[in-house]
Amino acid sequence: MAIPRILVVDDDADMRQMMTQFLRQNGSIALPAATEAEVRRHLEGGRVDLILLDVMLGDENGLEICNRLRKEQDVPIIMVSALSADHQRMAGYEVGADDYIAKPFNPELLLARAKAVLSRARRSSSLVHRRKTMVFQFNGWTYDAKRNEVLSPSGIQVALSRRETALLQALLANPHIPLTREEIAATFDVTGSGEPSGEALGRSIDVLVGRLRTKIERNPKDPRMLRTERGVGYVFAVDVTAQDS
Amino acid sequence: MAIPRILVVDDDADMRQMMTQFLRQNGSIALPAATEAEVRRHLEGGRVDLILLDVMLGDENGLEICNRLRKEQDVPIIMVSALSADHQRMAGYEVGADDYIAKPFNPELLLARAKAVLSRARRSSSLVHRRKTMVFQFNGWTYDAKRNEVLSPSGIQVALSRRETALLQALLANPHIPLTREEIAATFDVTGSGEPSGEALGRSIDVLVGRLRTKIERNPKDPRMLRTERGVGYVFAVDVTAQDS
DNA sequence: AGAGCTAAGTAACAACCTGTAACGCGACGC
DNA sequence: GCGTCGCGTTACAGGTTGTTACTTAGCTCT
Repeated sequence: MAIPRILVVDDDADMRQMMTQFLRQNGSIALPAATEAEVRRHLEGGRVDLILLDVMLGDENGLEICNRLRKEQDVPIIMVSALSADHQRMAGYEVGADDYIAKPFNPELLLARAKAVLSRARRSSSLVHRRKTMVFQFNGWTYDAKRNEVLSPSGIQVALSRRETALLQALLANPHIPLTREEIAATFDVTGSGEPSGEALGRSIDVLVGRLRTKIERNPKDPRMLRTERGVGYVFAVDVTAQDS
Repeated sequence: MAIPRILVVDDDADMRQMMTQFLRQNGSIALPAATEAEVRRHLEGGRVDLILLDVMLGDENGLEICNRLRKEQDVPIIMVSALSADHQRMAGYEVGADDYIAKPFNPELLLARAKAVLSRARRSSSLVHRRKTMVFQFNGWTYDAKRNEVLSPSGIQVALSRRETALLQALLANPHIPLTREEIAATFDVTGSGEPSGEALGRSIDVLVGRLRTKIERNPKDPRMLRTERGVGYVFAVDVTAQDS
């Protein structure tokens, strides 16, 4: 993870300002937000490594937002609140928060906790977020992660090989985010001895992308979903919705 | 994860007693320990899902222990301490703790934090622990996870296929713990369309085990490391040491 | 706008991996 | 001791995957 991108969610403009400024001074990219809609826009629009979420957000409820986000994505969330009673903290953990900090807080402590959560997240899943939900919809297609099935818009079942499945998963987990060939290869975490590396790695991924395109693109010559980012890698350039079970 | 196994590390017998009792009443397996040596014995001897680690342990230092453990394994650790000042808490996060709780603490809060940490751990790596370190030694053999190489005791290099590598990783991560065929298959997380299931799954793993045995057992007919647990699955019946880089 | 260069698409090929089935052996229970 | 069930082993075939070579497309510089 290069520079952590942190979403600061608070309805109080002063507090937002203070926190974003502090985080930026400490080498993070801080993205301010005040509503759930804004949060979702950031999540769709690009990588987010950590969310600092205030509990009381005007007419919205931070706990409920946390609960909803947790069901959809695996982004680390730290709850921030003026409510420091034990049962309040427990409510935070209950909805799946990774940590809970009481206001007013020591900025250094916030930084330490954020680092702890970030390093834990990195430990588990490299730098790409893995959606934990099971069914993905994109452009009329359906990918059922549990049954490892892809259904075309017309309902035809398409079989994918292991490698193709891994590639599709990496892409679905990071829509609209260009991934380098190295990043894609890093998600193929069950590697074997005959693993390509260096120059050969790129070519093998190129071929893999081509094969996947022939299977899930209507017109492989003019790919709509699996777009190539020249000099960078590949992007999944389509919105993806994910559902449970 | 069926029932969480929690290691309670405190040099004060009363405190240990209280915590283990409380955890057991709440459906955990609580394992008491007072020294680093005892902790390591538990870690070698079986699965441990969470460590509650006191900061002041007589003549040992909980922070240093945490720091050392972190470099070797990926077990979640919650620091427990009477020192609640901010800089003390930060020291806890600094050494890689997942959370920090000040004594005296509300038992319910402890439970809530433990659950949070446990669920996060489960999210990332199913039910088997993945060592994050890179070189494994067992019975004279060496497995270099980074280079995906196995070296025999006599220094001969053995090539493993993807599937064999995945199997070996699952086994190395859980020495002395019998794994069912389903558990082993669950670690093969990059699956494809032609994935075996049900009856066929078992047979394919049997064959895989056999193949791995011919590669890393001196006498495949009388396996010393990759033992079969009749009616259950397979065990890696040899001590494994893991080192960084 | 065109030439040149670099990056990516495509097709073919061969090696390898991997699941399946069949058969035989050994362990456990009665 | 015998039957049965689980496991070991082998062989085989199909699929997958990396590699190479060649072609096509995109960017840059003049």
